[in-house]
Amino acid sequence: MQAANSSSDSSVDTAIDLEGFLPYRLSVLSNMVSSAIAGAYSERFGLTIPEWRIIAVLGRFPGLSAREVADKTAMDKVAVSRAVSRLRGAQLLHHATAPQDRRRSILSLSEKGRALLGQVAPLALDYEARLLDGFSVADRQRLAVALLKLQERAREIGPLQESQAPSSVRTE
Amino acid sequence: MQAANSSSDSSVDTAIDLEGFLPYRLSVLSNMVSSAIAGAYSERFGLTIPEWRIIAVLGRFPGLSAREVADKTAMDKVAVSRAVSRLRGAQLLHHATAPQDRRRSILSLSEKGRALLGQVAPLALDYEARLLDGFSVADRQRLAVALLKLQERAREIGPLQESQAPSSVRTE
DNA sequence: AATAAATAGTTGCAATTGCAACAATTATAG
DNA sequence: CTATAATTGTTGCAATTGCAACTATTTATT
Repeated sequence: MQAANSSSDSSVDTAIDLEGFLPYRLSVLSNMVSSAIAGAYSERFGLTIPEWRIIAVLGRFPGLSAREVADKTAMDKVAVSRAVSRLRGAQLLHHATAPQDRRRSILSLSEKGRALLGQVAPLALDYEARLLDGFSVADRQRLAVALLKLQERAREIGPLQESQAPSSVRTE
Repeated sequence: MQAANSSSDSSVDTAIDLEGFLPYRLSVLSNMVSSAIAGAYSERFGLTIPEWRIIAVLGRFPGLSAREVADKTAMDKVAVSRAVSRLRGAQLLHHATAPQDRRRSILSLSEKGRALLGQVAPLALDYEARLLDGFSVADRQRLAVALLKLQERAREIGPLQESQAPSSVRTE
């Protein structure tokens, strides 16, 4: 059919086994886990995952600023801002302005927020435990190490270096 | 990191170590990897991740219907429908109606689509290789097994309803 | 001190996504 | 055969998100 087929013979020399492709595996698994958890949280407590994350991190590190929360939770600062605003509206956390730097906020759980955390945390930990059911202690350790290592590698590699794009694409 | 100054909190013995919480680790890692890849694809080829996935799976399994693509890629059928529409617009894939069941579509890469796959696939595989750099063969094997096992567990646990589901949960 | 640069957080707007309703077609029941 | 149910794919609408511009405050430069 095709004349002068420059690089490849038929269709499948470049085929990717999507099922075995690590980024794909991670994405599928993460989406399954996240949506399972998100469903339970929203159904039972009216919480989104960003909201839940903020509650969790403030339960452990009270007094963080929005920026620090964003750093610790790996969330966008806009997402933090909006989730904090909702949580304040629901009176789940307190918000103050740092006296020595009035740009910064000081966030901490309210009594109500701590009570909610007390309900949500066991659920979360139970889900994790069920996920890991069947994993030995050594397996869990290896998994944790591997995930951290991958994260470190991903951080190093970063935005996937841009060479000069061959501009073979539609601009726009 | 630094030691938590947890001594003063009165009622939070339920604090979660977000950093060690598996669903959180998975989400952070998956987001890092996905956005790195998405950035490169969109920059170089004008592809979104859903579009790239469809191309990848059709490269390997030509002739699938939209439904089958959705199943294989773990994407929502709406996302598939829209991505297919864009890809058709860019003439990257062919679309036909199945003769024996005119509801079904028959999707396959166009010549242009195969050429694009030929460019994208090495990039994707290279990124994966760099991610896994430093992992022994045995480590990779263990990681793959662990991720599949987790996915299987997540599928079994499902939408996280009550902890113990009464014997018959199926609503079919 | 005055101006410029940097940082924290918010808001507007556009693009993406998810859910549900829908039309078209095929399968099943009576 | 007809009516009903189920399945495939698309579309409309609302909610979410991401990016950039913006305000307010602090730090750095001259």
